[in-house]
Order: sequence, then C-alpha cells, then structure tokens
Amino acid sequence: MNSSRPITIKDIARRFRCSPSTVSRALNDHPAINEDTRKNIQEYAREVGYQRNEVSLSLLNKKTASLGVVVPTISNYYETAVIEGLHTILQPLGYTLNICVTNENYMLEKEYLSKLLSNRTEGIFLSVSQETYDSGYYEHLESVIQRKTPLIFIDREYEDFETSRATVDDYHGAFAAVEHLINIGYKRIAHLKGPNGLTVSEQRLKGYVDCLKKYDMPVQEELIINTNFKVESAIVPTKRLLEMAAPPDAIFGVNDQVAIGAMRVVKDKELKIPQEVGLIGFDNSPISAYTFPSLTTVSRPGRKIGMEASRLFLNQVNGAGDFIHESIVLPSELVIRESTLRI
Amino acid sequence: MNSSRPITIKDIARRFRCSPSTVSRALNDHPAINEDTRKNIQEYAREVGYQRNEVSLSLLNKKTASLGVVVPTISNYYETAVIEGLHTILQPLGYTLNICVTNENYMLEKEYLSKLLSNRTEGIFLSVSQETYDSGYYEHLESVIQRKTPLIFIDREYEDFETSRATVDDYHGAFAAVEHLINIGYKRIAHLKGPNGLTVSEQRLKGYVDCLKKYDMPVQEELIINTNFKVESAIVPTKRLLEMAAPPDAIFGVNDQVAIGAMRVVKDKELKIPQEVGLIGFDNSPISAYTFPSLTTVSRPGRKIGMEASRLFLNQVNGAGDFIHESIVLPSELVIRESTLRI
DNA sequence: ATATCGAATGCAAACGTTTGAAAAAATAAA
DNA sequence: TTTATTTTTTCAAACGTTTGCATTCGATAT
Repeated sequence: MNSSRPITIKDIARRFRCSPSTVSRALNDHPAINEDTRKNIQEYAREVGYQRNEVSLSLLNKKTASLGVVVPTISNYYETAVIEGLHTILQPLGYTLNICVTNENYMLEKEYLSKLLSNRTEGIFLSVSQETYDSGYYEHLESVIQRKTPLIFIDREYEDFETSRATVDDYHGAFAAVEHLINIGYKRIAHLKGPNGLTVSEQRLKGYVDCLKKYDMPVQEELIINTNFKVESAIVPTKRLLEMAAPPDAIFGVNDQVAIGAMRVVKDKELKIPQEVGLIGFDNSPISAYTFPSLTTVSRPGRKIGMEASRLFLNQVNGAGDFIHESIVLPSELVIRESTLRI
Repeated sequence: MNSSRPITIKDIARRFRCSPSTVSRALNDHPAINEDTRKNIQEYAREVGYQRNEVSLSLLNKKTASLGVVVPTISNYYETAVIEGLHTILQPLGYTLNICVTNENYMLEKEYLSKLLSNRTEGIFLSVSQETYDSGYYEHLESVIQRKTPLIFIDREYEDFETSRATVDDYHGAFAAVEHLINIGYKRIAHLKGPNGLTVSEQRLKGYVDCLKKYDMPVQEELIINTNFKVESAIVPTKRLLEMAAPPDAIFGVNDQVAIGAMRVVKDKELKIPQEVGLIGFDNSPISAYTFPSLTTVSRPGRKIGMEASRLFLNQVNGAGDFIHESIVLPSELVIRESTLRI
C-alpha cells in the first residue's frame, strides 16, 4: 500500500500510451521528439516527481561517477582539509565522494576497497592505514591495480607501487622546524614522534635527526618518544622528558595536538615558554594560532593536497593511452609564533 | 588493449561452456550445483579476480545498501564523532556511508539530496545547512519524504516535518553551564553565541537567557555577541567585551573553539582565569582538557547521537507497516575544569 | 521396456535506462 | 493519386545478475 515505488520511465510511457524510448528522449530533450509530446511528458514527469534511476544508468554506461576516499581517520584537521580539497575540484564535475574511514584497521581497509571495486567506483584516493603499513600486506591493492581503477595515494605512500601520489614534504618541514629551534639557540631538542611505520612519522623523525646531525648535535634515543598523534598521548612522554636529569629545552611535536599536550605539561611544571622550553608542532591547525602562547608550527597544505590529488586523478582518466603516473610533493612551511620566539 | 573490462559471470560461463545461471549459482553455493562444477568455477573466479557487479544487483533488488550522510561540515570534533557513531553501527550491517559536506550551502544540500535519491540511497541522515535554515525553503526535503526514503534529522532539526530525529539537549546543557557560573559567584556573564537561526545556537542562547532570568539576573543585549563557531571569530567579540566600561566576569562560549579563542584574548589582557574571568565552552572536544587552564565545558555525546540515529533508521527500515517516527534527545553534561574553578 | 524420480543445468524474464536502426505517420513534391 | 521526403515513434538489444520454472539426462523401480 505505502510501497511508493519510485516512478519509472515505463510508468510515464503507460500514462501517455507511448514507448519508454519516447519518454526517455523527451526527458533528455532529444530533437527528434515532437515539441508537444516533449512538453507534456516533461511536465507530467515534474508533477509526479520523476527522478531517473542512476543505478540503471551506471549499469548501462559502466560509469558511476563515484569516487572512493579511504582514510584512516577524519578526526584531524589535516584529513578534513584534504577531503575539502578533493571536494572542491570533484564535486563540480559531478563526482560523488564516498568517504571510508578505516580507523587504521587493515581488515576494514581491505573490505572497503573490495566494496568500492564491486560498486564500480571510478577512482580511489587512499591513505593507507597504519596496520597495513605495519603488516606489509598489499594484496588488497593488487586487485585495484589489476582492475586499472585509478589509484591515488595521499600522504601515506606505498613505495612498491606504480601509482600516482600526492604527499607533503614532511622531511623538509621537520628539518626546517628543528633548524629554527637551533637557530634560536635551543641546545637540547626532544622529539615526540608519531606511531612507528608511518611515512609521516618516519619522515619527520628523519628530518629531525638529519638536522641535528647537520649541526653536529647529538641524537639521543631518550629524547625521542612515541605518541599516537592525540593530545593525551603527549602527557606522559612530556612528563618523562621534563623529569630527566638533563631535560630538553625544546620539544618538537609530531603534530599540533601533541605539541599542545606537551604545552600543557610544561605549564604545569611552571616552566616558561619559550624562555625555558621551546615548543613546535606540525599542521598549522586553526587552534595553534590561538593557544597561549601561540604555537610555532609547520603548515601542511591539506586543501592543496586534495586539489592536486584530484588533478592527478583527472589526468589518469582523461589521459589518452597509458596512465601517466605522477608524484607530487608539496612543500610544508614553517610558521613562526610565540612558542619559540625567545630573544 | 588495456581496456581491462572487469570479468563478468558471462565470461566465466563462456569459459566453462555453461550458462550464466549455473555460474551464478555456483558462486553462491547453490545446493543444486554439482560439487565439481562448483569448485572449478569458484576456483577459476578467484583466479581471474572476479568481483560481482553490485550495480547490477542493486538494480535487480532495488537495494543499494548505501546511506547518505549530509552534514554542513566535517571540520569539527562533534560532527566527526557523529559520523563515527553512525559508522560503528551501520558498517557491520553492510551499509556504505556516503558522506556529503554542504558547507552550510543550500544549493549544495539540495543537489546532494537529489543525487542521493537518484542513486536510490536507502536512507538519509541530515543536519541541515545554515542557509537552509535561514531561507526556510524545504522543498528539497519534500521529495525525500514523498519517496518515503527514511530521513533522520541529526542535531539541527526541522520542526515542520514528521520525521525521526536525534538531537542533544542543548538547552539544558547551556542552562547548566550558566547555572554553574552563577553558583561559583560570577555576576556578569557574557555569551558568545553561534550563528543566528540554527537550533543549536538558539537553544544555547535560550538556556543562557532562561537561567539568568531564573536567578533574577539582567539579560543584557551588549553581553551577547555573535560568532561563527570558529576560533578566530571569538577574538574581536571578546576584545569588545573586555573593553567595556563594565566588562563581564565570565564568558560562555557557544563551543570550545570559541571559548578557546576567548581564552587567548583574556590572557593577552593579562586577566586571571578563573579568578578574574570565568570561561566555559561546549562540546568537550579533546583539546579542551589540555588547554591551560583546562576548559570547563558541556559534553555532547556525538558518538552516541550517531549510534542512536542509526537505531532510528533501522527501526524505520525493519519496522513493519507504517514508519514510527521517534525523537531522541540525549542529555549533555557539564564537565567542570579549571577555567571556572575559583574558590 | 516404460514410467518415475533426482540431480544438474538451461531458459527467459526482470530491474530501468539509453540508442541505433527500422517502421510508421505525416507532409511535401510530382 | 503516387512517390519522395521529413518527422516522429517504436523495436530490440544492451548493461550484469538472480531465480522460478522448464528441460535434459541418467539411474532406479516397476
């Protein structure tokens, strides 16, 4: 009774005692259709709220106009900025973004990819989960490659694959951050690093290490402590750092969240920022400009990454012949604020 | 040449010189299929990476197992928490979430809804955009209702519609926040409110106003200033407040972001928190616990809202006969921290 | 040998739409 | 009126899969 089956082209055809093809053509303003017929049909269609079934069209044309965006999380500023960038470019072109959150979980990532393929998604933007990284499995990606579905890596890349990728230059960002600390005169710089195995974590760590080396400063294991990107994960590590016999005089957090967590601990210890302890983050999240003191950080162009990734995808789709795989690396930029500005 | 058309059931049938139906049944473990045939077909299918075309199935079964989530933004903690909640319940049931970000834009919202309907989405979770609110247009929702596609309002509700909704009790949350300030002894309480027209903003404002009235405190227009939920939008208003002849001794921010922006300004003026100025936010975002001083706030159960909304959806889908429309209001809870704790 | 049964497979329709080609209808020219 | 031409409409196939109902084939019972 209340079935309320959506109106189809056939329903309309029955109503006008004509064939479905006529209705289809009328609705699509095909020139071969009589003016009156067209008007009547279009009016009636509007009246009864006809909306064409895109599923059937997808089947017919093998085009779905939908894209998969597979990311570990959407709880950070950076990730949402990337999505916004993708959206900015792709939405106007008629693409629908199917956002899949893996929670850093390998199985979920695998499931999502498989589902996206089954749904005949036309392209996939992927930032692999931490578990995937750790495990080193990548079979679930094979089927994407095999199907020649355009696959764009975002941010976390997979060295082994021949695909396009858009990443931020984490290495030089971290390098610049540490160099800045050294220039200011900080002597003992700690690093609250990200989870092991992630490119992001490792690149920033590498930037930190290499910069210290460049300036002939010792790289000390005990000054490098793991976090998981979240505010609270910075608390215990920072306490440990500050309670050392020889505590650091500056802390480089793997992201703003971690740096802000550290900031809290430093203040609890009643140490002056930036005089006694310098602090620096990564991401340039909106809040970093408004902490007290404001946080020196490295900006990551998330929106731009999203837009560049879109471009990479479009290149593959429109590119005649073989795909051209490109790697784009956008620079990150040091944003100096109060948390490091001692004179 | 590199067309790489996905393998279909027909391809497999041709390979085995049998009919597509046999292949279909074999792949689905139909009992009427010969054991050997089944094995051979399944093995071959795995080998060539067959993946069934869900689009065709959707067409056949009129089921897409995809749900639309239409939200104004995903840049806030709360929204992402809601999505996480939806995800938690619905992903295991095989649903795909199609997340659409409207950027508070009416036209985009309309387009998304239309597209979701065209794609035969089985349900829509909607938090209407600000523009929709302001304009008061709701025709784009009519077609959703007409199609009897389950529509669940999240958070921002539309009084005029007969639909299910899951919202947070903003009113009492705000009331409790202000009451807390009054209990502590703050005498002149300002409110940095959210954009006009949004239920969220208005409910919190109402809670603020009603609480003041209850305690016979004057409601002063000049102590109520607009913001747009973002950190930076709190800066100028807070300055204006603090430079008044009779400045407030407490500020209630419409969310944590705004409160944190205000916190920054208060500190710049070298006023003591909470002694000279009390501060309170809304959302209990992760960072609010780690500002210095930590921020008193009202927690909104975003994850729970998402889970409850899922439940409402499932009720509609599984419910025999007519839909049962439910309204769920979850309580918000005061979280007392340092920014209001003066003795 | 014939009827009966069971197992395994095939046929055909269905989902909603588009589209080239053919057919029908209307109009113009001879 | 007949033929040629143009306009308008219909037919049928296609996209990939499932499924109720035949159909086939071999085996068993009569």
